[in-house]
Amino acid sequence: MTRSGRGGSSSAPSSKDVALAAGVSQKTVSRVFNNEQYVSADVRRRVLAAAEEIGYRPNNAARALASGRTRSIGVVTLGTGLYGPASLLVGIERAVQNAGYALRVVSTLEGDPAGVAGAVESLLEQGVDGIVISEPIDEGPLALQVDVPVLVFGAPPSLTAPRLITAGVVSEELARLATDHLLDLGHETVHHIAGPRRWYAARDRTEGWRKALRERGAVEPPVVDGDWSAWSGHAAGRVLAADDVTAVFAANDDMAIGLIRALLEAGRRVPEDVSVVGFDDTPISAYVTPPLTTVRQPFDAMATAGLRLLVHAVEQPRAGDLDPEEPPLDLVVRASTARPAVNPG
Amino acid sequence: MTRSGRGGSSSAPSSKDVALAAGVSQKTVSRVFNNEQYVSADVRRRVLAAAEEIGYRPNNAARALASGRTRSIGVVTLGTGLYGPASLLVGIERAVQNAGYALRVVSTLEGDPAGVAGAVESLLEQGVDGIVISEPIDEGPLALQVDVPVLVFGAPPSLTAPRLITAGVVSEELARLATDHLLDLGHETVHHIAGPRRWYAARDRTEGWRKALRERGAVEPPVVDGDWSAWSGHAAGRVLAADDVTAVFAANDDMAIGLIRALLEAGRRVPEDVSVVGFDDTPISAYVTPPLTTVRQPFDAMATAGLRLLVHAVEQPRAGDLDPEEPPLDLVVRASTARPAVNPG
DNA sequence: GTGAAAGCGCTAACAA
DNA sequence: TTGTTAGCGCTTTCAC
Repeated sequence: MTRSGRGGSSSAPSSKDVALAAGVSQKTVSRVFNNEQYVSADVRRRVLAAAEEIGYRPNNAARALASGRTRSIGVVTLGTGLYGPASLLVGIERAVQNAGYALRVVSTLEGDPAGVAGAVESLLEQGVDGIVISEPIDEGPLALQVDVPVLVFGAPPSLTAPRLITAGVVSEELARLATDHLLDLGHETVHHIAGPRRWYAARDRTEGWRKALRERGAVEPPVVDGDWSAWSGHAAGRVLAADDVTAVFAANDDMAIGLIRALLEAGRRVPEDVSVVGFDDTPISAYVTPPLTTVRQPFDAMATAGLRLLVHAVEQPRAGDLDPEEPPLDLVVRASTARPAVNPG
Repeated sequence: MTRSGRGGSSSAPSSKDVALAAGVSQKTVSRVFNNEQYVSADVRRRVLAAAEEIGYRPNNAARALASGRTRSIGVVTLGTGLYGPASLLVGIERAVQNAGYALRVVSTLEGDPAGVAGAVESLLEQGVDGIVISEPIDEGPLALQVDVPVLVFGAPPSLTAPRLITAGVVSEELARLATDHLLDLGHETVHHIAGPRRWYAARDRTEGWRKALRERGAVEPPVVDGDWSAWSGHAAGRVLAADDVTAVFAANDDMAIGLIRALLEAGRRVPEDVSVVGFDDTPISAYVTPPLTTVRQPFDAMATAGLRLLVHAVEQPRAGDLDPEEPPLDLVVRASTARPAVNPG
């Protein structure tokens, strides 16, 4: 018995087996499974029937090796359940599948500087056609030497790559919206609880807040630092409650919720004494007490728009870039904001 | 110029190129990159240097094709940002990477019955070594014909596969803990807001609640249905507020938060008039008003334990199954539960 | 310790 | 419309 023979039941059926069963050449089987043209309806039917019969499943590794393409997209993501990153990842998953690609995920750990570079390296070994960097943190400049297109969200200042594509809202705009809302209500100024500065989304939000303040000539109070957690919002709230703040913009909803709790504990009412705006519009924001005014990031739209660009770059490498779409910006006004109490005096 | 020649800068360097540069055979390069033994330290060093020099990266597709293994794990997940599924996915990501495997993700859409089967099929085409089904919904029996090991969490009743591995907490236990806590406080009975019945975790929780009630001989009030959202908890709360309930166990924290809001709106105080227990211990649960008593699912421990089992099954197919570990169960008592008000009469 | 040869299952290029 | 041939970059087997 020769080694090449094959046939028994030991290993998975190959296109050769299908060819044999259908009485056609192996190449024809390949044609059918790639939906190429120039296959007669009859042959196609026979091949499909034979494949079904013997339980054939195309082997993607072989396909990738022969064609040099994998029809897969790799995503680098921060391994966290935080609402923002997690929601964006869900959107990316869907968008990738809708585009007909498989998804490979590598997650990084916060605080690992080599993380993103290493993750990209590992995706490259796996052989992806394109890379999505959904990594909200930048620790120093990172120059990627990659020959596949790379998509990033927001505006990471320190990332460079030969074929870099950018998509998504700059948080800055949303932060301005939030701040302007408070200013419009009549507050003299707005305090700010920021996210960690390593996160560029956090920096963008702070920047948006700052610009909104400056445009109105409002005084710019010192930034209070948070770490996205409700706990840190609560800590920030204890500090702010001692002050005579009337309006606070928190860089995410969780911190806003922690903040509100701290204000309550300090005897300050929301929104009567202090107005609070969050950021994200998490699913429970409408149901906390008081229901939270917040801004919404269009994660799904960002993912869809971004992937459209990326897939275009993958499939038409020489064509110019597509026009980026502007996702919609949304301020959701609920009960945590109100006009300031009339100043005595 | 022959076609085979290769060398220029057109395509990525292969192990052959490394071999050439290092003055060894291609097979030796392979040995070095697979950490095989019988390679002299000197040769190893030379190969590594040459690889570094020319920027060599092993090609996984070729590896997979030749070896039949991909060192990758596929996960089927529900495409949702819900805290439970999303947290479990994060845990799986980390556990898969720690085990030295790559991760391929296919997400399903809620309400798509062919979803899981199709997702598994697609993972099989991609050639994964093992599959994790982190899919909380079961729509009818599903018999998987798969020759790789399959890991599921919880106890999905309707899934069968030749090499099925189960891991993780049965929500039931946690639900009993929550219900018992309320009963222990002196409440005569406990109402229940359930998750969608398609989710087996929801059914498990309802079952745990029911058993706890029965064991104490408490009357079993009708279940109120929810859909995990704070909105549905709020709707349920409007119904329950009209009743004379004193204790409610909600199948997740979001619904508990919606419930509390509805109770507040109806003029019922929490916990003075009504005690509420949630499920999940989401990051904000400690900071809502009142801070929520809830039970915590050990997602990371579940993922780690499950993956240990799965990887074992992948790598030692003939060895017996490992003993499953029992993850710790946690009830977090905060301020949303208290003894019932003394009954007038 | 190291190398040569074959072949994994598919696609690409060309021929018929 | 279909088939033939080569070869993708690696691992496997066996020889040295």
